[in-house]
Amino acid sequence: MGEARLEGASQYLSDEQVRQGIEAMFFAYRGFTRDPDRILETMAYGRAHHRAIHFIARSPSTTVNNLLGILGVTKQSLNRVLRTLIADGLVESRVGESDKRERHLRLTEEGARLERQLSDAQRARMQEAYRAAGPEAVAGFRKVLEAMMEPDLRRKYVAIGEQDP
Amino acid sequence: MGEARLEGASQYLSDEQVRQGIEAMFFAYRGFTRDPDRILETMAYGRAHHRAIHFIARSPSTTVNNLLGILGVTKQSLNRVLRTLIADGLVESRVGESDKRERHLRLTEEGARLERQLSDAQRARMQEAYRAAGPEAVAGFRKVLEAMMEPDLRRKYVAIGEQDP
DNA sequence: ATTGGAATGTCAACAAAGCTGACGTATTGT
DNA sequence: ACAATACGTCAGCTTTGTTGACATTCCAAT
Repeated sequence: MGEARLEGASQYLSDEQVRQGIEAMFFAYRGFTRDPDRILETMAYGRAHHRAIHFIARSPSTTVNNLLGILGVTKQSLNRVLRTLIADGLVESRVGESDKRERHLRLTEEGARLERQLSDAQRARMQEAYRAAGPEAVAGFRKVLEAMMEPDLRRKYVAIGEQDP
Repeated sequence: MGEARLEGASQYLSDEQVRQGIEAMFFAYRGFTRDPDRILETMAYGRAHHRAIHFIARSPSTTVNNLLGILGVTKQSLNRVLRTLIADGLVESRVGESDKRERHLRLTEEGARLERQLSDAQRARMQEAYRAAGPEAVAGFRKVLEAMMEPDLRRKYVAIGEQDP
């Protein structure tokens, strides 16, 4: 002990605690992506395809530009993914009605089938972790994660959660 | 048991709740890596270097094989990273004493300096999130993350946390 | 009506970081 | 003596990210 710069830090802010949190994030993220990754690697898809599929499912009729803001990649990178998904008939791209420059994206039936398969796998692990940790832990989990986001992404996160229910 | 998932599914296990948890993980992980990423991109290093540096700092004198198990990558992939770190004088590799096949890794002073810079940045965000969410939330956060890990990684995670204090 | 800028798409080239497979060397354990 | 282990390395491939340049289409403002 005796770390001068941590003087005001109560116990839960100790260096060691924070370090363990960092490592927990690292290890947990691996578990988090593992099940969908395993499904995807049997096809010609990767995690980038999963992310696109997830957020198209979540916000049907979203535009490419909106998706770019959520995923935080370049349009070239997203376009490569979308191109294969469209070519394979999993995603449909429609020209916007009010603004015809925009492309509105939605899953086809086949795309929705894959989305369900992926999210079922990911949800199962999430639910098991939630069950094991208990409801209060889950509330805390969400609270810390939300505080960890960049402000602009936090806004998007909240907006997505509020839209369709 | 008789409590099928419909029965046992109290509010916090609802589909929507779980989906929001998935998205929270995705957005939060971006925040989690952002600060170190920004530091690293000014040098010729990436996230893979950061991970190696982190766990070498955390478990000084760890072997290559041990590091492989923690990071979950191939030795070729890790070797590429270690080679540059050793060449740049950030990491030191010593032949093992009892078993001379092993290489024991530790940070040089310069490596430790970079490690501190990176972890200070990452810790600052973590601490801020912890402070904003409160101690009970932090406990729940850790609990859920731990439950989300693969069992073998959870064992390693626990072992790392127990070693040096 | 023309023009400037925004949204989208595409081509090309490149980098980081993962992977497999094969091979070599030193060391250790049986 | 021989098999297994730990490590390093070469070669080649994949995914997913990056810039930069350029065309198209369309909206909106002059």
